Order: sequence, then C-alpha cells, then structure tokens
Amino acid sequence: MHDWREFDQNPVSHSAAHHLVAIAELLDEYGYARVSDVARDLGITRGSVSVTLKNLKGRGLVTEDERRFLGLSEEGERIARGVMAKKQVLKGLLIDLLGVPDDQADQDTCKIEHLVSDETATRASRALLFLRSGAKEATRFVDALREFGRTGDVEEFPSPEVEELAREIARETEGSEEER
Amino acid sequence: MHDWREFDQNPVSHSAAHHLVAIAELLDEYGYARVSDVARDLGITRGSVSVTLKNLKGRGLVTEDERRFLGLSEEGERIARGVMAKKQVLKGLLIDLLGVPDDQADQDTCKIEHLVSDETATRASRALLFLRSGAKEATRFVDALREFGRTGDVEEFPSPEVEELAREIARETEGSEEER
DNA sequence: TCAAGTTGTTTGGCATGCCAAACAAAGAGC
DNA sequence: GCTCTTTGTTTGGCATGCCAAACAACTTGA
Repeated sequence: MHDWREFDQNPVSHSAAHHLVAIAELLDEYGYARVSDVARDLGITRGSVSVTLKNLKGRGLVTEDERRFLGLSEEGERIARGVMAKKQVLKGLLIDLLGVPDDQADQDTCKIEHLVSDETATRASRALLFLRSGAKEATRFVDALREFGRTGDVEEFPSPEVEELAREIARETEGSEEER
Repeated sequence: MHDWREFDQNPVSHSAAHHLVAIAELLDEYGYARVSDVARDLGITRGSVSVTLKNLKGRGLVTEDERRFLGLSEEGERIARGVMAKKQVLKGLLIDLLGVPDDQADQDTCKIEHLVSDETATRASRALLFLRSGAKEATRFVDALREFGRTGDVEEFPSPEVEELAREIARETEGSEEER
C-alpha cells in the first residue's frame, strides 16, 4: 500500500490555495479584491470563483465586507503567505542551486508550491539563505556543481545513468519499506 | 493571469502515473500484475482500477494478454520509469542535501513526483550525483549547511525570516512578470 | 433618467476519479 | 459435480472544479 492519495489530503486544495494567494496578492497590489478581480487573476469565470469562495467563506478563510470586498481571515492569510513563501523559496533554490531556467522553475514550483511540507520548506529556505549568505562553501559548491553538470548535457529523461541512480537509491531505501 | 492550471496539464494525471508505476513495480517484484494486484497496491477498488486501465489501454500505455495479465507499452514503461526516477532523485536530494527526515521526504516526493519537469529532474539528478561523488566541495557544503541550519530551529512556517526571504525573491523577480 | 456595462449568483453540464453493489466467469476445495 | 472464492466489469452515486448562460442588482455615462 502506497498511501499515495495523501496527494489531495492537504489542508487546502490546489484550487483553494490559488484563490487565497490571488486575494492576498490583489490586496497587496491594489488594496482590494473582489470576485471579478480574483476571476481575472486566475483566468476562470466569476461563477466558478463565486462558488469556490462561498466554500472558503464557510470555512472561515475568506471574509467579505458590506461592499463585497474580499479579505482573508488570520488563518486564510497564514495559508496564503505560506504557499507564496514556499513557491518563492523553492523557485529560488531551483534557480540558484540547480541552475534551472527561470521560467521552467516558475512552472515547476507553481505546480508543487502547495504540496510541499512545512518541514521541507523550512529546510529549503535555510539552504537558500545559506547559498545567498556568500559563504565560501556555498559558492564553491555551486561553481563545482556547474562544472560537474557540464559533462553530460542535454539528455533525455530518464537517461540510463539517472535510472541507475534511481535504482541505487531504491535499493538503499529497501527494507525500511513495506510489502504487500 | 497566472497560467496556474498547467497543474493538471501533464501528459499523465497523478492517478494515471500511479497506476503505471504500480504495474511497473509489480512486474519488477512479482513478475506479473493483474487488476486486483494494482488495486491492492494502490488501496482502491478493483472497479476503479478497471475503469482507469480501460482508459490507459485505450491510450496505448497499458497492455493485457489473453490471461488478463497486465503489461506496459514502451511509452507506458518510459513514463513509469520516469516518474519512479523523479521520485527517487528528488527524495535523495531532500534527504542528502536538505536533511529532510526519510518519511517526510517520501511523503513530499510522492506528491510531486509526476509534476516536476524533466529539465529540473535532470538537474536534480546531476546535483545528487555530485553530492554522492564525494567531491570535497560537496561534503564541505553539506557540513556547512548543517551547521548553518542549527542556528534557528523548530520554527513555524512561514517564519518571519522566511517570509522576508520570500518577499526579497519576489522583488527580484518583479519586472519579468506580467500584470493585469 | 435611462440604456449600457459591470458585478455577483445560480443553474445545468461536463470531466475526473473515487466508492459500493451487483454481476458473470473462472479457479479451488471437498 | 457442486459449492465457495477470486477476479474483472458495469452501473449509479458522490465530490471537486471547471464552463456557459441566464439573472438580478448595482454603477455609469450621455
């Protein structure tokens, strides 16, 4: 058994996360957020946003004042900030550490931002802070990694060597795993 | 506009990816895979697997012989191997580089394995290979990072400093972004 | 003031992906 | 041979989450 369906057992769904983030960003940037603004930002219809936000209001994550301006509860704010921070941290790490092109890093992190645990995100942010601290171990590592990466370029995925690496890791992990 | 719905614009869905991986793993481990085996492995009903596999057979990713034993087409095999390799590589990186506990790394990578681009996965595998090469830049970096991480421990997410870091990155990226 | 646009909601539809239940067909035990 | 279990399929239901279309309730502009 793989417990693989933890996938959608997150505090908020991918959709909900993006609604919250959209509201937070709109508030940051324009000072207000209405259903239409969120819909425009997310590229979906007002109707869809209306329905989703009804749910999020019911769960106490989104507020609405008498003029129909949207806001975030403390919890909603926390979730939105968390997702945004995760995205930025992961993106930064992909770019600064792995050298992933900016737009690819953006696309990748957009998909996984809300799925990564706080634990991992916290550790990722530490690593990114260290990378950016200018410590000599950090800069030397990045330089050496770039040089190392230059050897085998532009390969298919998964390349034979990557598959071999994956199998190796799988073998190591074996034993601490369950069987049917 | 965020183009955030690329989320589910992947060659295979999360569900499909897990079905393919399950078949590949069952074939590796037991030499055969039937609908029931896949269902047991994934922890869902035979009915659900039956329906999903009907689709995957139609798309030419899964095969079935006269005795109802399942197999993978070349393409299905490639996808399954790719997803498995991504999971192992990412998990290895989380553990070896960031020091994420094994079970947490497993849970995180299980959620994101099929969402990460080949580009990022390839670069991640290079980084992991370098880390494991025993190069002095690698070991020194990891040691220094562990030391660095020891400073601020067991914090909430997002901690104020992580939020500040995230804002900083967001500011840097600004300008190469679009507005409404 | 009054037509025209904007806004938010509701509704029915569709797609995905799960379940439970009912079923037929094949295998195993006695 | 005749049960009993295992196996695979089909069906109706449910939940999420999107759309389009129709609607009412506003602003707004001439």
